Amino acid sequence: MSKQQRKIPLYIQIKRKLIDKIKEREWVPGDPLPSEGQLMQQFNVSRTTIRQTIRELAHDGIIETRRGAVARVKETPKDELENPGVVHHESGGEFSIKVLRSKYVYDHYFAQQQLQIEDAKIFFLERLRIADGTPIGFQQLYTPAYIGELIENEASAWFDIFPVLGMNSVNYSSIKEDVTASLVNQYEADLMGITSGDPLIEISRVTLGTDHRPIEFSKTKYLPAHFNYRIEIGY
Amino acid sequence: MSKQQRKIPLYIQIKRKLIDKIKEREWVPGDPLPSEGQLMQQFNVSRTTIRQTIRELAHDGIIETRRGAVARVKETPKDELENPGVVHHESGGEFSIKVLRSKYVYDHYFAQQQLQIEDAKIFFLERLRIADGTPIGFQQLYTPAYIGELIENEASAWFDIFPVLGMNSVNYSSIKEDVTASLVNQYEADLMGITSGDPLIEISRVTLGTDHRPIEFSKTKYLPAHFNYRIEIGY
DNA sequence: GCGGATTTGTTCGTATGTATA
DNA sequence: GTATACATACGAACAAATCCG
Repeated sequence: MSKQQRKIPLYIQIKRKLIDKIKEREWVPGDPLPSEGQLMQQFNVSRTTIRQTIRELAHDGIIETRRGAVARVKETPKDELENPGVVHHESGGEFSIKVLRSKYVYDHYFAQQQLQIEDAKIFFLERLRIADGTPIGFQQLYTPAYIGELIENEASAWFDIFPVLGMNSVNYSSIKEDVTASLVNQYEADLMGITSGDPLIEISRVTLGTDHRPIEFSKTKYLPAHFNYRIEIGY
Repeated sequence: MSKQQRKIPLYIQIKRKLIDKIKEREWVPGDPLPSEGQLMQQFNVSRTTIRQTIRELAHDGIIETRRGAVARVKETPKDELENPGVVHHESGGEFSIKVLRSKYVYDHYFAQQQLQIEDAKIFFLERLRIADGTPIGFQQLYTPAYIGELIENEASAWFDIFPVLGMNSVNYSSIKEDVTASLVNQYEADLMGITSGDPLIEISRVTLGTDHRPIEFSKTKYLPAHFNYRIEIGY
């Protein structure tokens, strides 16, 4: 429209408009998008621009494309399929979450470094993972503030962050996890109701978004008896 | 070039050629790529095609692009690009191996079960993994006898079994690893010269050959301070 | 099941804006 | 400040897969 708005590329503007329609559930998974020709007319742009929009949406895993057929909104993938290769397994029947702390911080140097952002507001979440009433894990999680706003309200409702991110159209391109073992300290032992000195599995994770910038950093400590980490390479 | 290859889109062919140069370390992280104009001439294609190649490489996180500057190979540790998946890392300078036990057994029920062979001779190997003179890990390894014959003579010479298998043309189709934590027992503590009660990372591994039958089962316990387990999904 | 119309995938050429060197 | 190089955007053509009567 105006000269100010022209800073944002057309293909990004159109991409956002299409994502909005999916977010607002005007288009639900499985629905066909308009054809490229229709989109060209609708937004009054060239095929090149529409194709770049479509390519990005497909690359981000938001839509699925096939030659000769109109693009469709992607069916939300199952949790298991999102992590091919690695399977976490927590044992127990009834799982729940207790939120210990949830706040925005400005001065956490280590988290800022992990998230590669400086002097910015960071959302911090500390939770207890509970199975059948017994604590089995202790989690500290950091995200940039804009992600925190998406997840903080229901921080006790979700067990795993990735489905929540997916529902908010925040996709990731890679996950890195470091696994090590440590002894439980007094603070953690009291929280989990165990004896100081027991061993824990400690998992540090950094998740990168589709722009390859960090969107989440977390450290989780599990009781080995209730947790198993399985890696499969090949098939 | 040839007629056969023409099925593959140009931008994919060029992408592969560029990735090859990075894999072969002709271009190392930080190196600039040729400009788009140079690539156009070199491959005799249009700007559109080169741009699609560049866009994909950037989106995949293999190169970094900035407006006005030539693209550069992204700073990424080499292991990760070549073998996305799992990286073990043992810290230390000078590594060595001490063989504790090396023998053929007939009556090890658990190993027979893991290797899915019955009433057959199994090769058993127990080794200490040493870094700078200090034990950092304790490994028990089982293979079918025919594999044992290939590896037993030099059991103190190799640190990792897979290169040895590869040199003997024994290939694998998959690896499964379970990671957990445990407390060191008295036997292990004495072997590694540590205090009973320290935590260990425990990795159980089953390797399947190209015929999908097990060729190796092992259990290794590491001192967390000297070991790190890294899993990467995506790239 | 066949065949034409539609739609996406690839590639060319060209032009302009904007950030870097 | 100028030349270079990348980012965006237009138009056009053909190939390949799909869709529909």
